[in-house]
Amino acid sequence: MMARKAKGLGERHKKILRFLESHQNREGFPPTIREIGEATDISSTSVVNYYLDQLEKMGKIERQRKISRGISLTESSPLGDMFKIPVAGRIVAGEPIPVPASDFTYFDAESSVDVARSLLPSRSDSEELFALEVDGDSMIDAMINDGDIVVMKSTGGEAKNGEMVAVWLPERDETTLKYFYKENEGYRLQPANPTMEPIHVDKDEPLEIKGKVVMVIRQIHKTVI
Amino acid sequence: MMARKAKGLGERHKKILRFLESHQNREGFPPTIREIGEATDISSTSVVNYYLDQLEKMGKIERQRKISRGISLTESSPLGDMFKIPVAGRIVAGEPIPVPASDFTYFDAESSVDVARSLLPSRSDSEELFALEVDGDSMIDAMINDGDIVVMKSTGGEAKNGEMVAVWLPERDETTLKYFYKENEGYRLQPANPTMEPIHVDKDEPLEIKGKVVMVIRQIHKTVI
DNA sequence: ATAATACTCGAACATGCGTTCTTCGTCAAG
DNA sequence: CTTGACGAAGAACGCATGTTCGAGTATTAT
Repeated sequence: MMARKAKGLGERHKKILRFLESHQNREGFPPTIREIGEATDISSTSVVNYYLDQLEKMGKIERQRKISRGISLTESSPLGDMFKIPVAGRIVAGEPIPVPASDFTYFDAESSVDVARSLLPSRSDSEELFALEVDGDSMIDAMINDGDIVVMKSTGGEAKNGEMVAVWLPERDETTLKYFYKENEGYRLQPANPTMEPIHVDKDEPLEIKGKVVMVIRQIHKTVI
Repeated sequence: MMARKAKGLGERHKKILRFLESHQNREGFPPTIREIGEATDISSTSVVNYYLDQLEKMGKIERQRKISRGISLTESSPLGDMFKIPVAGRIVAGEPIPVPASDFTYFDAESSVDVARSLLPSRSDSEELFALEVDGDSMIDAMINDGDIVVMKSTGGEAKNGEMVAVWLPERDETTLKYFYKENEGYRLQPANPTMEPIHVDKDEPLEIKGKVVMVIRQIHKTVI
């Protein structure tokens, strides 16, 4: 007989993991079994305990028995005040932007970057954050280099004036990072570098806003020039 | 009558803070009052409680009363695998570079940035790291913007070829961030932006290398253009 | 159908852990 | 000397929280 759900993580497992993470971020310490139950609509502490045991066997969490709140996330652990932000892919001038399938915060073996919560906008939720590695020099007008890591927050296709956004222009086959302004006849996409000219996009031209840029990280190694 | 110890943090306060941090790092959750007492050679829970109350009043920690292990470090906490890097000041094109007086304990009220250890060079020691906030557009040739945060590692005035360094040129009253190359007749300081020309510095001209740039962080807010 | 397994519940139990109270010693000011 | 603030201890108290158990309901295999 096979397990009914051969899959590793059921809905409740995920829900619990999500809650563990958010509670740790919000409060600075892990929740109790009862708090987990309340947050995940499980009415019995023994059921929560049941799932925690499974998660521990799967290696997702570590438990210190007999200890209050003795639960800690392992690998995918945004310990303390850190976000582990998945790097969804590379961003290239001539190609569409890779965006992570929503709600894949967990168990993706892909690479990620750790960013302190204190550096991100206060209301950030790890669900909506992802990162892209810049490929090529084409973003140089946004003061962004080859190899830089751009941290983005998905906004559901919306953007407010003055925000730096990642835009995909299907008709031009162009990806770009610009400050966004809505104007009478369409949109103005303004480069960060003041000496460069803005792009004007007509009202009718399709324009996909893939996210709002919240941070750029550049790690500097040696270079050969 | 003055308080016997007008200073904010006594030895026990520091010891407790240190333990809070290490326990969080080691176990993934905060310790109990009794555990704190044991680790800091305080034999009574009420005494620990006494100090925790003080630390809370000082804003060093947050407590959730009545909650087991409801203690979390606030700002001054390199929680998890994070470095808390002091921001030594601002870096301006026409002024010398502020370098932190060596030996900070981390309980000083100055501003700092949190950076994940995973993003920094592996052999980094928190002692030799500091950060500067860029003032003005003068570093634009290094792809560095006004407001960016530059994380530096002090190298004792040395630099290897190909490293990006912060340099102070006393004779020109100039601070700049460039890739460093030693050449026959002196030094070549190469801008990160390939379209810009390098600076050549003669062997005899004084040149102070204040540190090696290991990372640049740009937080993006809205901008008015 | 029967048995076996996975999942769920609620409640009792035991203890972990924060709180509070009393007591005591030290030091500086009046 | 007395007073009062500060630092320290230890014990008792009681709620918070992990554990365990008995029982019930699906779902699947035999």
